[in-house]
Amino acid sequence: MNLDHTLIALADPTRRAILQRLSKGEARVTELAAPFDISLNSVSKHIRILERADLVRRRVSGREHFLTFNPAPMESAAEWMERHRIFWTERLDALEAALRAEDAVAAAKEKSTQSSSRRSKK
Amino acid sequence: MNLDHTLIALADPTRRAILQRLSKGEARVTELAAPFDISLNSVSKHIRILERADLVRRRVSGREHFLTFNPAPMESAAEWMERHRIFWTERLDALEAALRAEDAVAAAKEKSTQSSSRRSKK
DNA sequence: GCATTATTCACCCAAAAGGGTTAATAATGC
DNA sequence: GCATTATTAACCCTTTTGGGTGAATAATGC
Repeated sequence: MNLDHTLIALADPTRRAILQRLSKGEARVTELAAPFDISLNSVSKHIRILERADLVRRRVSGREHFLTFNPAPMESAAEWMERHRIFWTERLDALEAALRAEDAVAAAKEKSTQSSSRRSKK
Repeated sequence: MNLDHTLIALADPTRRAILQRLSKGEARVTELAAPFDISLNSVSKHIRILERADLVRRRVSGREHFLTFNPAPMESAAEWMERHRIFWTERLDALEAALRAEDAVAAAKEKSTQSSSRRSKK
């Protein structure tokens, strides 16, 4: 799985609409292009980007190319995103807590020494 | 929240590395650029794309610009992705089940009439 | 004031994305 | 065979992205 390819493929409304259509079942290129006001060629290019991300698979039968939706890369991407969101947020929270602890120490010192060294919010 | 902006911002290894760095605490542009072998200007542009997605916030203090990581858009994007993955996969599963049910009916008919109309796998 | 430092702004450039049109190919129906 | 249809391939064009350089701005330290 290539995260770059998956996210790039999903970061376009036309391509998301194509995936939505494919979630209702396989379709040919012509059928996918019908609801959009863009050329078949353009749709074909979008499909190639979706194929590069393995979000769409192609089954050729005679002159017809049937496209199907493959949810696996979305699962990987969603998992990556949630995992990193949690990890990064926790690191931020830990940092925040550490700073608050420092402040508490500083406040205690200030109380005992009457100095004014506490960090200001500015 | 703009899903396009969030996904585009996250679909680049340099920008993900910048976010990873920021999850360890706020940093200035120069500090963010240091580990990368690209110009300050280039880093500044990546930061703008991250800001457009609201994944990064800027706090200006004198001549220094401090950047901080904002996890909220990642949460929205992860939620969108997981929700749609589940919805789309369920639709595919329902379709699959419907086709299987059709097959079962066809098989039953075949058994009673000895015709050969069952869908073939090809 | 004046030099230094941090950052952006204004350009230039190459590659990719997203759109188009027009051929070429490949399978179907006769 | 021959016309039709589905799809891709081969181009062109414009915009965006991701990189660069060099000048301009803005704050700091003296």
